[in-house]
Amino acid sequence: MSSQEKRPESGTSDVDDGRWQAVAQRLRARRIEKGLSINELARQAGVAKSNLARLEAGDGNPSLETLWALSDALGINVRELIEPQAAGLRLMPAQQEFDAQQEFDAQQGFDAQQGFDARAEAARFGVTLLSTCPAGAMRDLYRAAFEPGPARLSEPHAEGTVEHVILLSGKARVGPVAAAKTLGPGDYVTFAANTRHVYEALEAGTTAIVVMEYR
Amino acid sequence: MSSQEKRPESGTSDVDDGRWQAVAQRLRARRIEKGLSINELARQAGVAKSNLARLEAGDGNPSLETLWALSDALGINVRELIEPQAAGLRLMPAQQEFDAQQEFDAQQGFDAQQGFDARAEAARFGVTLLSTCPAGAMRDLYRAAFEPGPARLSEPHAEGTVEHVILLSGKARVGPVAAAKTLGPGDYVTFAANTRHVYEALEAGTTAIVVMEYR
DNA sequence: AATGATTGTCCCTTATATGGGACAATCGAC
DNA sequence: GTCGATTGTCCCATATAAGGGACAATCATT
Repeated sequence: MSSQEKRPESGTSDVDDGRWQAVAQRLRARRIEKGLSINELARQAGVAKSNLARLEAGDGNPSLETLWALSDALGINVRELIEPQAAGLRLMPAQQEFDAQQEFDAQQGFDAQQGFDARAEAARFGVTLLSTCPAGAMRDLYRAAFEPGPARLSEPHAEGTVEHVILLSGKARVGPVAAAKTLGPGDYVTFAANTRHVYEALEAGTTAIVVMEYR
Repeated sequence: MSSQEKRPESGTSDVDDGRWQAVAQRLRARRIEKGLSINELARQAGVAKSNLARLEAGDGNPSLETLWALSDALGINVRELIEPQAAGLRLMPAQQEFDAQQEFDAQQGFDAQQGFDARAEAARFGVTLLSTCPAGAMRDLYRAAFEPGPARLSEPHAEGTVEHVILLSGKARVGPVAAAKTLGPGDYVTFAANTRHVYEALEAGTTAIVVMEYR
């Protein structure tokens, strides 16, 4: 940092701090989820309580070492702290027409580039990061083939279950009943499966890859 | 950090530093990939070159702010710097041997029947379980698009890294250099990524879903 | 070669993140 | 109610990460 604007710090929680503020929030959230007090987490992580308190207050700029110590103690992955994770419904079209995508990203607190920026340098070889695996999550891979007919309704799964769908061929409506998306070949959607959701083939020979994620 | 062992620092690069050392290496690797000099990257990131040099030397403990600045300047995600998975993500790698699949399955703890047909109730709705997630594993989802040309070779990833590839369109040779497989749309391969592997498009418009699994 | 620009490393100084309490507030147990 | 333990916040001293050059080495260019 040059010298003008450097600290994500206290008082004037300004500009780019949004990022850090979010981290601070997640940090506190995770600690509370685990049912730990500041003192306790600090002790387990081998970090000064004062330090932890300050960080959670959104005032600070932790060292990588501190981040590691904390995330280790929390039993989570560092990236869960410093980067927003997938939640809710997310649709990524096969082609780069991510119109509604951005809007959705914003509302979900996604970093707009998160899903896209991973493409490799070689022009010939484009890679897009669809979704990172939350720490502690299990992800099973399925291939599904379904045909047109009555939509297939799924009852809500356990909290924490997330489904990812990449359509291989055909066309289908997939997603929460209230907000299903229409997919074409190559399209990707992901949604929390804790509400009733639907799988409906709109064409014969519809196939898809489904990643079932649960904790 | 309590008081005994705190700094990933200089001299006695001890214990847990493996983690940090790896970060330092990745940091340098990425910078060089981008064709940037220390001075230049430092300038773009708004970080003191001395600081950057020190960090790359493996001596230091960067603040989150510094990490953000650097990763932003590099056009990558922080996660790519601080976590091994990044290594996988980076070049979109992974290919692997398929023939040795069964052997591999065994050694990976896969159940041979795992690929069995777990078709859903409705006849219309066939579901095949491709792979269950090993306990403690992380799985990230990528979509890759690549075009014909020189094959893309990936260096071996960390032990425990496994790649799963489902071809969406086109045709490609994917797998360990010695035993790459030719895939058509819908085909699925998985292989341990701890050996050199290749990704080679055999048709224009080849796309695939890649699941990067690491521990 | 000699010059000029760039490279990466190392030094010193300053800003600041961390550690170690002190503190008031809260909560239970008795 | 009082007392003890625990909560989260705040303050200060110190360790140290980051900034700002100086330096020799390397690489071009003439």
